[in-house]
Amino acid sequence: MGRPTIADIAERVGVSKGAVSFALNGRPGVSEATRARILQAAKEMNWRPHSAARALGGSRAEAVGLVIARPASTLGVEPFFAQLLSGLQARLSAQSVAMHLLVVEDVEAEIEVYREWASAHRVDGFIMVDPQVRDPRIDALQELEVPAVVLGGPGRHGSLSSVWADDREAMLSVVDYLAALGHRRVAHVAGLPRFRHTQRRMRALRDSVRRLGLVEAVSVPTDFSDAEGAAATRALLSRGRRPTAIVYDSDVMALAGLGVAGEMGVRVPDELSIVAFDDSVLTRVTHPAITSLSRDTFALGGQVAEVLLELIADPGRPRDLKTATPRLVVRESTAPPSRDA
Amino acid sequence: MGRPTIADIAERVGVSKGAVSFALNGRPGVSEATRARILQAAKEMNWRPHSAARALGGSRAEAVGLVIARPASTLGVEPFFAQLLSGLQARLSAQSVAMHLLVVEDVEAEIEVYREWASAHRVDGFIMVDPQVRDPRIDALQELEVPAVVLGGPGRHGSLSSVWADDREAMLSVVDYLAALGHRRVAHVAGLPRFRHTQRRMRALRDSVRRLGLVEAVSVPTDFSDAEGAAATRALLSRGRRPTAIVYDSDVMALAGLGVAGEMGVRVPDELSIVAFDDSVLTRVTHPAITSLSRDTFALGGQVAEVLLELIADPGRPRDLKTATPRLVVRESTAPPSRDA
DNA sequence: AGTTTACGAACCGTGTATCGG
DNA sequence: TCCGATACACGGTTCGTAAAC
Repeated sequence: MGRPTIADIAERVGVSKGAVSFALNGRPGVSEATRARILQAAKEMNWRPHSAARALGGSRAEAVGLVIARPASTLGVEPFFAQLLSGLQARLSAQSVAMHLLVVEDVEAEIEVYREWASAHRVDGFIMVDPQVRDPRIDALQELEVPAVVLGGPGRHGSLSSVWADDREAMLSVVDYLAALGHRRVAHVAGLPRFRHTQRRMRALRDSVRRLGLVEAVSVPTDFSDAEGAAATRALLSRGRRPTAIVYDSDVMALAGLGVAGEMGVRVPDELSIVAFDDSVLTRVTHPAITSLSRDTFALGGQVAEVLLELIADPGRPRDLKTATPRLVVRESTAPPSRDA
Repeated sequence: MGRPTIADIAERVGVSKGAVSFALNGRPGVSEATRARILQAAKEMNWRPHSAARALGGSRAEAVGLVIARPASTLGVEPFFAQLLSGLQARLSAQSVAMHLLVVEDVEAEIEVYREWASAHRVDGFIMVDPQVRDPRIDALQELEVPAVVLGGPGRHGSLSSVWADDREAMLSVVDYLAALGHRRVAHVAGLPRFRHTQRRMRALRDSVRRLGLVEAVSVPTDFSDAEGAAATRALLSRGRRPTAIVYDSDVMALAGLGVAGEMGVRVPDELSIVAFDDSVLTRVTHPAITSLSRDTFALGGQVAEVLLELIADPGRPRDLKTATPRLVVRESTAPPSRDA
């Protein structure tokens, strides 16, 4: 005989399937004596629930879905994702909730996966990352009426829940710091312009120009790769009048930029200050170590998981959790601009 | 009405459920005309298969399971895991096979999850990592008669399949290189002794002593954390007669060791050579850059996925795939020992 | 008479074997 | 011989109902 079913237990104990189901789920409807006999038999027979059968009946799948529309190869490079995954796992596994993970080509494929997993009740909810301008995933998830948490904000995610950090505030703190050091020509090697958080950072920089009396404040969009980060840096440093400080939208790009500065004989921080959004071990082990906006990504993952689990347990009003604004950790890559720059 | 089922399609087209099932699965038993009408209706009604219902019938779950018995917090720190996950995803998502991921406390909990997922047919197969000495998971997976690939070898995994690299050969290449440089006192900051690959590396070092005429070759076990890596380094460098070279079982520990050497005023590579097992961006950005055993972990993940998918499609004899032996990439952290050392 | 206890059957959505036209 | 209908399996939950206390 294969794996035992509740029918097998029912037969052995001499009761009906229904009684076994009630007993195993701790629900009223059976006497304590019968319940004990059923539980005993289930234990002896090594019975385990069949989640597919349960899902068919409409109960919890005990899993959440994370679908990512990025090249799989970048996942291993960006410390951010690994940290986020760890944090999610730490919280989810505490309740034995698994994670259904899939990497897809683009946002349309991502939506299709949402539809499939939701209609098959494969997961109880979704985590959506990298919210974009006019993101079609928002509407899709709302239509599906499935619990979902968007990582990013504020706002613009309809009735979905969200967990977010204040990117604008973070960028302002960087620019304020650089201006206070005396920098007037600040460049920004940004990420993908279709991402909302990229837009927010670009706007924050632009908005600072007048307030801080900056002479120049240009944002160069990239695809987040170290290659484009290096290329953008090379272009910026080849200009007639160089920026005296560059802000990078990721630690990986900042690292690439630091390498380019070295190649071109531009001394950091004497001739060029470098700041990275997103902190990780990468920024700490370089020479000079890179001044970074630091946040606890592991904790962020935990918060996202927490909100999603709450939402699944009680799908009332949507949640909106603002997490701590990344704070600037000053290391060795920033200094006042040199006199002749 | 909620999501459409094959019964709804059957009603609309005016055929039986069975006919719809055959048509949607491209199986003989319906005329081409009927099939076309059914497919058309399914498309119009936006029908999607219900994986739970299928799983109940015993067909594919279109997912594989990865259960990891490590603290969740280490996943984000070890570049190895992120790279491996990326590689797995790259291969799996090409066939729209999802991954069921869960982090657990210990190996016993891991086995329990295997039992649950297998009996509920939640996944079609498993990937098992970190094989240990007398690993109870091997027996458990064999009993379950479910496709499974062990990452690590050679041998000792019964009827399960495996994908592995030659750890012994790799360690020998490191020791040979150090000996050729003139080192005679070599230390090894190892990982968890219960891991088979740790054991293999320790043995390989021990076996080299006579052959290469080493004066000293000690392995210090750790838990793979940067803290214990640092502590082990501190202990080794505090001895009367220091080792002139240290081999670390991970890049994270090598980094920690490099930091300790700096603190203690031990110059690398003049007074101490450092080599890391496992290469990543970490080893390239330090000063000095760390000589490492490099392998393509992303590709490794792809190979593991490939073998598992094959095994699921055709569960015949177990596979055993030896991957390329990690090759030594010499950077700036190794040099001949100084005269007075 | 009211409450506790348990039975039997229907149901969830899909796949497949049997059988009839 | 082909096409399609009917019926049941898969494992667990739920509901109406009836019997026992």
